[in-house]
Amino acid sequence: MTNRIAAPLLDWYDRHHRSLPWRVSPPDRAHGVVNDPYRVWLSEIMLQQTTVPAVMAYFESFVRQWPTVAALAAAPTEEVMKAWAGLGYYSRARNLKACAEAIVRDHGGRFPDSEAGLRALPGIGPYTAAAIAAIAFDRPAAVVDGNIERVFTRLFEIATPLPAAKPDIRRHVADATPVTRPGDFAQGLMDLGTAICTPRRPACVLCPLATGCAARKSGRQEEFPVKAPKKAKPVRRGAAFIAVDADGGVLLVRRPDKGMLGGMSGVPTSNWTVRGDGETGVEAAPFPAEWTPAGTVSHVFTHFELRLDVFHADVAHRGNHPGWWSSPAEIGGEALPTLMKKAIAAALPGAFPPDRPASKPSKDKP
DNA sequence: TAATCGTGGGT
DNA sequence: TACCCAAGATT
Repeated sequence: MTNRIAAPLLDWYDRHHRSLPWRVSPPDRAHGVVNDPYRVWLSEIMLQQTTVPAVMAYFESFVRQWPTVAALAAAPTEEVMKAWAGLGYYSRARNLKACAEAIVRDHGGRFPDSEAGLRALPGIGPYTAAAIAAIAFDRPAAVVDGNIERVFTRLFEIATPLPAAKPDIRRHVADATPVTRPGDFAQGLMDLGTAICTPRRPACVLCPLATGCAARKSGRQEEFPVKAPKKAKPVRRGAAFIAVDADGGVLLVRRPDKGMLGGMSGVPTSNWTVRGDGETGVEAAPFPAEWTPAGTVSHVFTHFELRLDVFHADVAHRGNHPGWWSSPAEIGGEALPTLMKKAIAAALPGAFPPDRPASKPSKDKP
């Protein structure tokens, strides 16, 4: 029997679920449509700390290029990094490729159907293992993401700050998870967290769980979840070097797998240090040239803010440097993180033409 | 446990 | 503007 959380939640989900490219909606499943573990896995990796609108185009692009896990496993890593460029948290892309290879190599091309089996794969942690087990394999796993943490800390007025409250939250979620439709239960909670039980100004009057919600009862719903205080972001500085050859090609290098923007492409840069005491300048250039200042690019990462001084130089002859020269026709398809595109655009406006859908509404003021 | 690891959108 | 936030994993 389903409890007093799952029953109203599933009823709400049947009526208000979102339609998403990686999701088999309740009516479709009633007609026998089955979840593809590959699509569930791919979407879950992309959705880690990333919004649904940001994921949409990337998901479509990936499944078009690589329709199966075997196809992804066989793909050149460089192509995967190019396809991931701009989505952020690039270790996800490296682990995605490693996971696909492991599934082909160690699991006969089939995803493990248990939480423990999934958890052992690269890039799959507690949340993702539970989500895939529940959504793709109908296992009653306790799925706990940021949405569900918010919903449950409110339902039970869990006042312990995150992340210390996680074990307590997980117990409550495990208790509430139904044996039937565990995947819809998890997805329903996430839809609820997105549409109703929002971080600010939750729409409690529309919530199917309102009558059983402790925080709603006391009017303190916006006080949950309690979170540990955040640390201040230090400012780091560095220099970036845009070398342009006679054909307009830009010198790019591949960044090491470890560290910021690992495994991605970029222009040569200095180290990014907390203090730019006049040392992080032209002396870090990849080779001697007439390096001309081309402005400063500011970029905010998760735990620091970066100010990159951009230098530009036109070179008559390609020297023997590490890296490669990317032509104007090629550079749009390179595995360049947003920061690197900003730096290049500072020296070469127009290097990345914005594709402008004619129907896109303008945010410009009249 | 705490730090590391991107980006874009909302308020 | 300056935060806050998003279907977290790894070390």
